[in-house]
Amino acid sequence: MFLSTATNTLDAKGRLSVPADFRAVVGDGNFDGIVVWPSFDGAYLEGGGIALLQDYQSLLETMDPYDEARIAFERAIFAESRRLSFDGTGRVTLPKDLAEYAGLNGRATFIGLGRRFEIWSPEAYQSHAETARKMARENRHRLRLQGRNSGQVQ
Amino acid sequence: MFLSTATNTLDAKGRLSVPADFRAVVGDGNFDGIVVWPSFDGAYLEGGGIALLQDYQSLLETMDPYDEARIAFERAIFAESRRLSFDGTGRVTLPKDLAEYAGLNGRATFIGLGRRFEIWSPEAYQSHAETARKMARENRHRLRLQGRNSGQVQ
DNA sequence: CTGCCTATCATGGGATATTATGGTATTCAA
DNA sequence: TTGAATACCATAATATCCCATGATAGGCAG
Repeated sequence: MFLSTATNTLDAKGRLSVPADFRAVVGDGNFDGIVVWPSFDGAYLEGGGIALLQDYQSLLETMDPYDEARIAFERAIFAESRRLSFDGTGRVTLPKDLAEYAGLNGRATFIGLGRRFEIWSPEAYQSHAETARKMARENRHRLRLQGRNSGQVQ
Repeated sequence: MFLSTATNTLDAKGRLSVPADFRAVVGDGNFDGIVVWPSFDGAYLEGGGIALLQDYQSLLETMDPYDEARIAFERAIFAESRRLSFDGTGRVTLPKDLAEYAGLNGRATFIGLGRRFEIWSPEAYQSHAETARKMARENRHRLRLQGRNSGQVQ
């Protein structure tokens, strides 16, 4: 499970250390690395272990093969995503176009979101986080845990 | 799993480098190369490892032998597909008729789509990808992973 | 509780291997 | 013999590996 936030440096060669606790999550025995793609929702990257993409794949396979949305998803996700393998010290080299897409400039912050994570430019994330907090505050009544002992927030 | 997008040059002899990470996927020990056929859905090529065609074959074998769709698929895929083997440096030579079919002119972009891939003329793909991206964004609510920790894209 | 030791982590630099691509030679068949 | 297809070689750019360093955190002993 990807948790917490960390910002690391993106060096001149495009190398970026993946936080150690993220690395512990992704091993599938076969491929030692992460998969990253540009979010189709904003100027940041999304990523996860290879298992995440396999989940998406099996999800897509339940859709009609000629469903236009399915084809669009295949193109938007598989075509855009890159397999980035760790070097000996747990770094990946982030392709230049992805770094540009997210506006990364020397630094990148990883945001753990459970099953997947996001990579933002620190500044962009800063302002984004503020509006997210605001929205969370405004919607806090919707955050009630289901089931027994609903220890809802506030 | 075929991932990401790469555009390589198609030289005067019809030689085309297959992206290295695509090559890593297709090995079946026996035949070292890819299988390519013209898509019956547009002016581009589809392809995959030999294993993909075997999957299609077993899928078709579950259909009625006289099912018109089965016959059509057999004609459209098996009859039209070519086995292209790698040379020493990982290129295939793309038959001229296939290059023409896809409107390839000096450059060709490989698009990884999980179990298979496509080969497009870069310009043609450009505009096509934009609409796919737009559609994916509009339908993103349908892409929700089931089960605990649903790491949906949003 | 405090200071030291050690393991792990993030990061930098240089050496090495791969990749994509162009060109040349060789084979094979017409 | 000639053309086309195939195999072979060369090279520049790039990605990968490998080692070294400083920082940090945790464990252990006094």
